[in-house]
Amino acid sequence: MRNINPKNFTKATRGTSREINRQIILTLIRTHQPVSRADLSRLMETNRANITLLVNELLAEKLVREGAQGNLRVRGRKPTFLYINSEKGFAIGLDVRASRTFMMVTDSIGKQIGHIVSFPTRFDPREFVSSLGVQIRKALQEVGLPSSPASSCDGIGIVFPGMVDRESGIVINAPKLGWKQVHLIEMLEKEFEGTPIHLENSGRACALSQIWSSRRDSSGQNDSVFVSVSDGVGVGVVVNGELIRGKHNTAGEFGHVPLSIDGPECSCGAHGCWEAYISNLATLSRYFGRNISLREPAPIETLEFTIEDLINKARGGDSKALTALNSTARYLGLGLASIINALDPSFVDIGGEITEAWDLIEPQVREAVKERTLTKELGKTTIRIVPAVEHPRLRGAVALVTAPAFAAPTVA
Amino acid sequence: MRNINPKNFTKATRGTSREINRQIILTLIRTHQPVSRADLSRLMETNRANITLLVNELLAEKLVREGAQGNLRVRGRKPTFLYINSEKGFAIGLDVRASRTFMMVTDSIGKQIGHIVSFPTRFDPREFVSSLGVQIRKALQEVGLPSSPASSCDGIGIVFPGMVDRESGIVINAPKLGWKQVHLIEMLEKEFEGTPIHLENSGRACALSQIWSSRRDSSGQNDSVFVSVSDGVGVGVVVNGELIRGKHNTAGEFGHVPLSIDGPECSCGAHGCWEAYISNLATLSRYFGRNISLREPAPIETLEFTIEDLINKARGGDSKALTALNSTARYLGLGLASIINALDPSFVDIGGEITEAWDLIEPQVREAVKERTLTKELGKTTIRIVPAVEHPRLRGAVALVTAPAFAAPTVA
DNA sequence: CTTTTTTGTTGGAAGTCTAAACATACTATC
DNA sequence: GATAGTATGTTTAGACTTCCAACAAAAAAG
Repeated sequence: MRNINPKNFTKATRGTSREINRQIILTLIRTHQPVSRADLSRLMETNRANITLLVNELLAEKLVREGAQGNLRVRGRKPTFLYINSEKGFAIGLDVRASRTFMMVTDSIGKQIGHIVSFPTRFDPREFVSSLGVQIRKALQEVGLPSSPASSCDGIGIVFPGMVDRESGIVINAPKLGWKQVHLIEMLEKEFEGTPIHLENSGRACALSQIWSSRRDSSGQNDSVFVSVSDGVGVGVVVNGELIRGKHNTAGEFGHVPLSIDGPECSCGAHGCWEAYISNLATLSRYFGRNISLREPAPIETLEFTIEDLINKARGGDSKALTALNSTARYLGLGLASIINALDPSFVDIGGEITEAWDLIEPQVREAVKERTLTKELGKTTIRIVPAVEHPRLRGAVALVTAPAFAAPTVA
Repeated sequence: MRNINPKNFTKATRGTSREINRQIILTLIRTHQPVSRADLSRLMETNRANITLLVNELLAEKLVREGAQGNLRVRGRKPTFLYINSEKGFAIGLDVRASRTFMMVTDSIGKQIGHIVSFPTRFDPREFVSSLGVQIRKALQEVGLPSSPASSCDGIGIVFPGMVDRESGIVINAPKLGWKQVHLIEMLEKEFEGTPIHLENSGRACALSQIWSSRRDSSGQNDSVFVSVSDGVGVGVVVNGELIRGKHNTAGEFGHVPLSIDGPECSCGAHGCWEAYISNLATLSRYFGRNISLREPAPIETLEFTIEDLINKARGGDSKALTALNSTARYLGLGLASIINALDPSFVDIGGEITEAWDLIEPQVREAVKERTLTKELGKTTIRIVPAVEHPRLRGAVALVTAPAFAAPTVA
């Protein structure tokens, strides 16, 4: 039951119906390909005639291509399979992290081309931009694409570790890189003239990657939350199949909802944020038996000893490591319970290095979730792990570029 | 950028455009009446011809009526004003509270008819239902409406103090009334045969009242939060002009997000929930210098001494009362900051008895919000008071009945 | 009274979806 | 191998929309 905003609505025109059905067909081809016109008519419960017309338009625009004929073991004419014409363009995804930057090249529906490469992250904005230029051109050459990205590149999507405003393209604050109010998109647009640049933070980007993933299993439900546990805690909230971004493009900062307002100091300056309990640094600090304070610069041992090392120690039988992980697990679950109580999502996805230890921590997480959720049903909310090998941040970066072509038209 | 759910979408048919424009016109008449066809064509940036056709349909359905002619001080033919035909039917809103139940009768766009009446709330479900029958018939008689509500009543909307599942019509848990798993709608449908009954909790209902309020000022922005502070704390979240309800129809329980996981015990059984810090009972307990524990039955003094009394004491110079209020104010602000960080809404509305003391507590609330929000912009998020005289709960109850006629059609 | 301006209506053009008939291509079977 | 049967994809006519321009109606200004 959505209210129509009387100050900002979209009226229906002659072409509105066509536009809607066109996007539905694109979506169905994307999620069901290979698929025939007849299949589409059944999925949409409409007649084949209309499908033919719309598909012909998509073929003419080269958004869709016809492939081999299907070979069904039934009588009748063989269907001609349709595919998204993903060779039409390509997209570049970048995952900027404090230590290294990861990069992926994909076709126009986000399917990976070549290997994921990484290179050191430059802390100076100017150097950062020029090194990106070098690396992108190198990667394109390797996969045999035109090295001038302006040509057929649909866009560059960048996931940035910190607070960003995607509309203005400004990095508001990225403590790990020491950036404040850097107009990143402006600089990048000069470097890659004509190529659209998109910016997003990690939690929201991860949520995007799940919305737009082509795996069928995840595309059935419309309300979900992605929690990315890493150096910081990023959260992306999906409502009605749409990522919520908020008035200032900063929605999703559940990482700074407190567990205890008098708790340990957080990098944001406040006390007792969820992030201060479950970020990788918090877990490490717990292991080293020091006071957890994310405000101070990271002590030397946490630079050499990573969360992965800690997980390995725990697996090796180090009880101190296991205790540190278990504490994190409990706090993770308590925070998840808050999110579940607040939003009642269909499922929660969790990403980040901590997922490598999921087999060790799952019971504690679930117990804590059950403990603080208000109803039994809420306590049973599906919690899924998104392992690092799926590269949710990179896929989210790519989705910033590839998704708009498939998005529902705004109407009413 | 909304994803189309490939398992659950709505294709566009021949009539889709018409349906969309029809709802837009209804919305515009509702928010701008009196309004002429020519006005509508300008607001929608379309030609008058189309408006005429659609309006004629609405006139034939008696959803809209023509009124007096406008008398503009300009040349040209005078416009015929259009109005929502609000005399077509009527709606009944009920606000059930632990002590008394409040009732309002409205026309079909939610404009109040007659006075708001109240009567004692029966704790036994059967008595509750039959007393509702008596009271509703009495109220209808008084305002001169047909006393058999099945006739032209569009529906009955009920706001219930507790956890409800509006889809199944079950009161899951209402500690204040001692109800658990009561199938309220089933019982009421027997009493009021043929009349649609709607159930909702208080926080979400208040949010509805703001979405569907006909006041123009609030209808400009699409993302907001309503926080209702009373015996409990209810929250309704609006995203894209739509109340989010969640998978199990329980979304919005920010009241049980903790401020400190080791804090005072809450009525939900957990510790340190926001509700345990800011509910009326929490404020009263603080005043009486007792440990705040909402788990135990309310002590005698809080039954005789209400939050309104406390506010009056504070106004009268009682420093203990003022201190109690100030503590509540600070915790209120800290919790609001969490919501603002998490959702970045355009504005936050606050309702409940505590709003009577807004002039006393506003500075502390705003300071606490600024203290824990992540950016300056978030700290400046508009916070508005919805005074008790606006009866947000009752208006929300009514909106459950009246809003669907104006809602945007679901498409794609 | 005539001109100007605004409102509301009408008829047809253009663009949708829809339903039915039709052509095409393949399998199964005699 | 011919024929019947079946599924796919296309064409054509119909119904329903928005869109555009012209037109009638009504009121104020000159």
